[in-house]
Amino acid sequence: MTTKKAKGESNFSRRESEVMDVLFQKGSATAREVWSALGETRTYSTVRKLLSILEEKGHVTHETHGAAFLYSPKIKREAAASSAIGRLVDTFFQGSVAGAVSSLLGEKGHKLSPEELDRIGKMIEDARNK
Amino acid sequence: MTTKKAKGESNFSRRESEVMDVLFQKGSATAREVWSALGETRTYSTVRKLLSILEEKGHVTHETHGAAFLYSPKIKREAAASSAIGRLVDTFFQGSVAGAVSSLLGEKGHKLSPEELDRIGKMIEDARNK
DNA sequence: CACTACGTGCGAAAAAATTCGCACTGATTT
DNA sequence: AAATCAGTGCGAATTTTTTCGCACGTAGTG
Repeated sequence: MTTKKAKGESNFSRRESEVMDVLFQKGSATAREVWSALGETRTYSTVRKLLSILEEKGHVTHETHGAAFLYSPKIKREAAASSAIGRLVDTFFQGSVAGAVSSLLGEKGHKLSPEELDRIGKMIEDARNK
Repeated sequence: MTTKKAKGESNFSRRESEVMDVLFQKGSATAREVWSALGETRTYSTVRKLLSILEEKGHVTHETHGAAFLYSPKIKREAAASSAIGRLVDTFFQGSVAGAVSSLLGEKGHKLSPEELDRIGKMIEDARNK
């Protein structure tokens, strides 16, 4: 089983994912914050529109925080993450987790602190004795 | 440094990445094969158009194979993969490879064969003594 | 109060991405 | 040769995305 699109896949358009990224990273943010985070390369108005569309589509919620709206992603970061990473592993590594890890280590390997390596090593251990 | 879009990022549109996925998985394929792989949910004509657009944009090449065109991705699978995985790690795990690996193990952990775990473990070792 | 600074909503223009149909070509089959 | 099948190229209609501008509302300040 290597390919499956079925599920309730998110499926964001270009700009949409840009703002979702910001939201995932910040946890939540006002329209203006998202706008800045995006490099103010578009209009503030544009960003607001995106946000409201995203909300309309059910990917985001807002709550009034003071005067402005504070937006936050509706799906949990983890859900989105594992869904995304799973899909990626499928399409690029034929479902092989090892392959993905290998690429991960190769890419940023030199940046990995010993601590991180330890943590990962421990995770492997845990997975093994289960 | 957690966010960076700069580079020569691929940036595919929805349908475009669908056909790229097929190409990455199969290595190369004719228009008709891509069409089937896509579930024939659109018209064969549509798929061909996508392919030619992709080629025009430089993401794909074709060589005449018998009567039909045999398309294949121009960027190496690895390049595309590590770029994609890197971006994913940045946006969902704040650049933490360990976090990504954790998610990976959690997701498909139960499916991992001891062999795969060993392979991964070995990779960690190698990365450590470097 | 008048003015300024920020926020939201909404409609719609502009640009991109998607989807097809139609014309033509080269084999193959009858 | 005529009919048929499988491919390609290309123009263009449709849909979606993206981007803004304009109208309006609220709070703070001189």
